[in-house]
Parts: sequence; structure tokens; C-alpha cells
Amino acid sequence: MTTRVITLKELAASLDLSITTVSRALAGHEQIALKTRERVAQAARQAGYVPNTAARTLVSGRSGFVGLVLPIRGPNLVDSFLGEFVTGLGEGLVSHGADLILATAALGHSELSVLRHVVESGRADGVVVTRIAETDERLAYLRERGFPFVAHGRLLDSDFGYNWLDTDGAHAFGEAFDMLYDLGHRHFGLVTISEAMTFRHLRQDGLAAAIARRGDPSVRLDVVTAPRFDQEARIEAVNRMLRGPDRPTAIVALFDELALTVMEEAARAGLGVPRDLSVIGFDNIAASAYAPPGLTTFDASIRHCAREIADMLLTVIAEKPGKPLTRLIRPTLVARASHGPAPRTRS
Amino acid sequence: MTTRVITLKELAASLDLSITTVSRALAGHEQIALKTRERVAQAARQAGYVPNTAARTLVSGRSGFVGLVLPIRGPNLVDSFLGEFVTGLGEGLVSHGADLILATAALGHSELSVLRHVVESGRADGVVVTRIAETDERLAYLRERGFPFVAHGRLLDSDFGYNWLDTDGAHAFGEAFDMLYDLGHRHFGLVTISEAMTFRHLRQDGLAAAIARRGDPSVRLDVVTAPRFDQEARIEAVNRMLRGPDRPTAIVALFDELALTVMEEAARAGLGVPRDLSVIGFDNIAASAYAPPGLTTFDASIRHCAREIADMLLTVIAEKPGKPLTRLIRPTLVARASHGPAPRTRS
DNA sequence: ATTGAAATTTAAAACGTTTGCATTTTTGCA
DNA sequence: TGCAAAAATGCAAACGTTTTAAATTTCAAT
Repeated sequence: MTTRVITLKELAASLDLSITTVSRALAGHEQIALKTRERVAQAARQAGYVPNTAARTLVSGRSGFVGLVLPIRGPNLVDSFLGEFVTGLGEGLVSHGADLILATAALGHSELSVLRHVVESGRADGVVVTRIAETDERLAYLRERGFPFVAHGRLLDSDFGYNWLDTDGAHAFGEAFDMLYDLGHRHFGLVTISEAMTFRHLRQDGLAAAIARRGDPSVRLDVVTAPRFDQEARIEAVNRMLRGPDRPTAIVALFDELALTVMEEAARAGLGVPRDLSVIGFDNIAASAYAPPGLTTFDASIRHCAREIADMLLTVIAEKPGKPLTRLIRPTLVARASHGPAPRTRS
Repeated sequence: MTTRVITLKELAASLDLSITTVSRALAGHEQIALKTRERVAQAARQAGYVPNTAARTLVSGRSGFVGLVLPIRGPNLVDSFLGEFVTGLGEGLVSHGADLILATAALGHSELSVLRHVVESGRADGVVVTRIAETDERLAYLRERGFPFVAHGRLLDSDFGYNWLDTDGAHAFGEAFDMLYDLGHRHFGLVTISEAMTFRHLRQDGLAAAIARRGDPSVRLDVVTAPRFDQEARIEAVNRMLRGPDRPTAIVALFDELALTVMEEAARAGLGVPRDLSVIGFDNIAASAYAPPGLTTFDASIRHCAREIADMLLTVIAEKPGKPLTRLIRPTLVARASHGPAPRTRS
């Protein structure tokens, strides 16, 4: 039991070569005779030699790891985001021989403190930052530190450049508006959240911009806001919009969970979707395909974005490019059955 | 920019103490004068000292990491399992100061080879293994190596002990049968998969055992099998059961995705759920709450299990217990609207 | 003041690699 | 055969910790 792991020293001894030569041979240095390189490679393979990560990291200053601080999550939060995201990151990293470190913030510790620890303990060569808040101390810290990172999402405005990849929510919400407008809708509702995340502004602004672009003064937009994680308040907010004397004919929700609530509450209020009300969401979570009549939404392909982020980060680590890398991914419309022509008569 | 990280040497110099003393002071050794310990702690905090992981790992032989090899996933697989699992692991690990390493298998590399690399490179002090297959080379490898691990799931039979935590699918499927039997059902269907995973046997055996326990010869069980990831074959298999001349009145699916397919195909065949057909799933995925009429299923609380697994693994690493640690978690029934009394007349 | 024990601190080795520089071996050519 | 240049290999330091064993300081009791 408890098989020992072979070290470079032992491997070198068994080949009657110096540690140096074996190390260089395995690294494929040209200066080592080809014949030797092959001999070493063969022996290493046969002995099952795997270099010790800690030793290598210590001397080279590169850990081969990329860090991700797990967002703190409520106890009952269930979604596929994290799974898809780490899967995508893993796929992007593995082709370059890198791996992922997931650090969790303990109760009472901020996400920032965990990030600092990851950075300053030398565990990772770079980090990925998600869920960008309106004023995000993590970006400021990483920037000041000069530590390689890529953000998934953007700040609204910043006085410094940084690497980011974002889903073009603004474009999607504009596209949603245009589609609904062409279906005859003129009275719109937006269900959004109060959490101080930047994506809510980007999406709302995209919707507003599309409305302005159209230049039709008869277009009207109502907005209701709910706390992100309070299901009851969410339902109440939705009903404020649905049960009012003059409700919109089309509701765009900031993301699918909200859209599903809208559909449920619409059903409860006796409204047919899409006959009386069109609903459009964002994210294309699995449930949106099952919730009747099938939610029309946008797919942001998290997994693909994450893979891209991994590529970007590895580039940043390896090449330290002078200009920030940025990438805006356009989500694709998933047209299901929750949108349709505006009802003829206004209630 | 690019702030340097302070080392123990520098910290020691600034305190006019030796590296040894500072190291011990930070570790809280009693042998260092309390006054000194406090002085050091204060200086370390103020200087933002964080020990270098690689150096510490190299000398101590402990990395403070736990490894998880990401299951290889099809391109369109979307579920919440992975996200919940790593969240739970993270929660369990962080209280002991450990973190998680996620290693991905590159295309063409087996999960086993990645596991070997994680183990033999000294990146992790222990690993978690999920999705146990009928004959699982990973367990054999870890066992032979004497490397600490905890399996999420079990082998059907093994000639050696190992640490595992499993969801008691057998019990759940028995419970499902009993409930349906009491509702008058006598003709049952089981929709399962052909993949060589142990959980399918455990659940099916649990169902069979419950039937045997009841001892009613009029009970009948039909079984159909589909490949796990082939949606078309899955639909075909389900229809084989639904459209036959003599269909079951209650169908138990190995997991929710299959149950949702059953409900969709039932609707397409003009069958009412639960009027004509009762359906029960397993896993309680998010979509099961939205798919009409609401799927009755079992919740395995992945996140909680994962936290428990993390605890177990840390115990194994720290204490090397003589007897294997094992834990069977009973899933809870989530009664929604997809089950009901058996229809009066048999078709 | 002296002494021995207890309390506190330190020097130095070790962990397993990479790498700058030095050394040895081989090769081509006279 | 001898010699310089090129090719191949090796020595030793370094990375930042922890830890063993030893050294120093402090202190109470004489």
C-alpha cells in the first residue's frame, strides 16, 4: 500500500544522469542530445514519473493554476450557471495544461479577502472574477496589484482598462423590444432586480436605447424592481405590474427566473400567455423549456463564454498584452411560445 | 504596479527575529513567548503577510487541497449537479482551511489519467470521486496507491473497504412503490438507462425488493432501457412503454430528465398525468417544478451530501481511520402533482 | 555573584524542482 | 594526432517554507 512517488533525483540516478540533464530532457531542451531525450522520456514514462507541483511552482514562480472565488450563494439557490461555467473554464484551461482552483469564502469572510489570499499565497497565476458589482473592490484590488485577471462582465464606467468578456445583454434586450414592437406591442414592462450588479443597467439601458431608436412616442415602458433573492417580494412586484389597471402587453424580465415568476403569476391571474401577455426572459435556464407554454429567451452559452475567458486569461498570463483584451458575446434568441402578437383590445 | 509579496524572511528581518521564530509564532507554538507571538501576529497582519503555498507544501507534504476530476460532459449537458456539488464541497472544505482543485480531462485522455496526475504530482491531499461505474478503475487505483479519497456512490460489491457516501436510491424507489401501491397501482413501469453506473442497479433493486416485500403476485413491473445521452432513443424507449397494448399505470424513472420525457410523451399520446398515468422521478431538478403538472420526485440534496463528503475526506486525511467511513443519505420525497390514484378501468 | 534548569530563540537542513554558469565530451578539420 | 569549436552534461544556487537539534537568554534559588 501507499506507493511512494518517484522523484527527479531517483529517476536521474536510475539513468545515471544528473538531475539537471533529466530535467532539461523532459522539458525538451534542444541542448540535450536527442538520443538522451528519448531515453529519459522512455524511462520517465515507464517509471510513471510526475513532477512535483509544489517544487516546480516554488522555483519557477508559476503554479499552472487559475483561481476562481466561488460566489457566496444562498442556501436554496439552484441553477446551472456555476456548473457550466467551471466546465467551460476547465475545457479552456486543460488544452494549455492549466487547472482550476476553487476557493470558497467562509461565513463572515468577504469574497475580497479570499481573493487576496489566493493571489498572495501564490496559488494561482491568474484569476477569473464573475458577477461584477456596480462598484467592485475586487477589480480595483487586482488592478492595483497588477495581477492577471479576466472579468466575466463589465463595470459601467472605469478609469482604467482591464480584461473582460461580457454577454451583450443590451443588444439582446434591444432585439427583444424590436421583435415585440413589430408584433404590435406598444406598452412594455420590465421586471428587474434591486441588487447592485452592472448587468441590470446594461440590459435596461439596451432596452431604453432601442425604444429611443424607434422614436415612437406611443411606446410606454413600466419598470418594477424586486430584491433578487426574496421570492415573496418578487411575486408581489410582478403582481403590481400584472394586476394594475393598465398592464403592459409585453413583459421583459431581467432573467429567466423572473420571467418564470411572471408566467406563473399571469396564469394565476387568468391571463393567457402569449394571448394576453407576451413574456421574454434571459439566460435560457433548463426550466424555461418546460414551463408552459415554453419561455422565449436568450441563450448566453455560459460554457462557451467560460472557455473563451480561460483562453483570454492564459494569454494575459503568458503574454502580458499592452492593451486590455475585451470581448462582447451576442446571445442568441431562443424563440419558444411565450411571445406573440399584441392583443387587439387593450384591457 | 505589480506589488511584490512579502516573504517570511522579510517579515522576520523587519521584526529583528529569525525566520524560525516568526514561522513558529505564526503557527502559534507554545514555546514562543506570548509577547513575541502577539508582536509577530500584529506585524504579519499589518504587512499583509500570506505564506507561500508552494513552499509550505513542498516542505510539509501537505497541499491543503482536495482534488475533483471533472466528469467529462457532453456538449449540451445542462444540469445543476456540478454547481451544487462544488458549492457543497467548498462549504465543507473552507471551515478547515482547505480548497478545491478541479482538474479536467483533455479530449482523448481518460479520467483515470487525470486522476493519476493529480495524485502523483502532489497537488492534492485527497480526492473526491463521483459517478461510480460498475467496474471502476479509479477506486482500484486509489486503493492500491493508499491515497485518501471518498466516493460519492458505491460499488455493487467489492473485495475491499473504502470511504463512501451515497444517496439511498434503493430506499427511495421502495418508498415510491409503496406509495403507488397504496394508491391502487399494480402495473408498474421503470424507465432506466443502459450506462454502466452502479446507481441504476441500486435503485432498480430497491424497487424490486419493495415489490417482493409486498408479496402480491398481481404486481407487475415492465422495464425499458435507453442510452443515457441519446434523446431520440430515450423518447423511443418511453413510447415503447406508453403506446404498448397494455401500459403501466405508474412509471418510475431512474432520474428526473427521464421522468420529464415520460410526461412530455404522455401528453403527446393524450394521456393525462396523473389521471391516466402516475410518474415519479428522482433528483428534484429545477425543471421538475415547472413541468406540468409538477413532477413528484425525490430530493437528494447534493449540496448537503457534498459538504458531508468534504468533512469525511478531511477526517480521512487527518486521522487515517482504521475502518472505512460510510454514510447513506435518505432522500426526501417531494410530492407534487404527477402521482395519484390508479385509474379505475384498465385500458 | 553563581549555577542549573527552564524558557526562548536560532542556525541549518530539507522538500523537489529549474536554471545560470562551468565543465566535460564529442566532432570536424588540419 | 592534435586542437579548437560545438555539443552535451553537470554543479550548485535558488525558490520560501517547516522542523530538528542546538544555542542562547532568563530566572529562581543558593
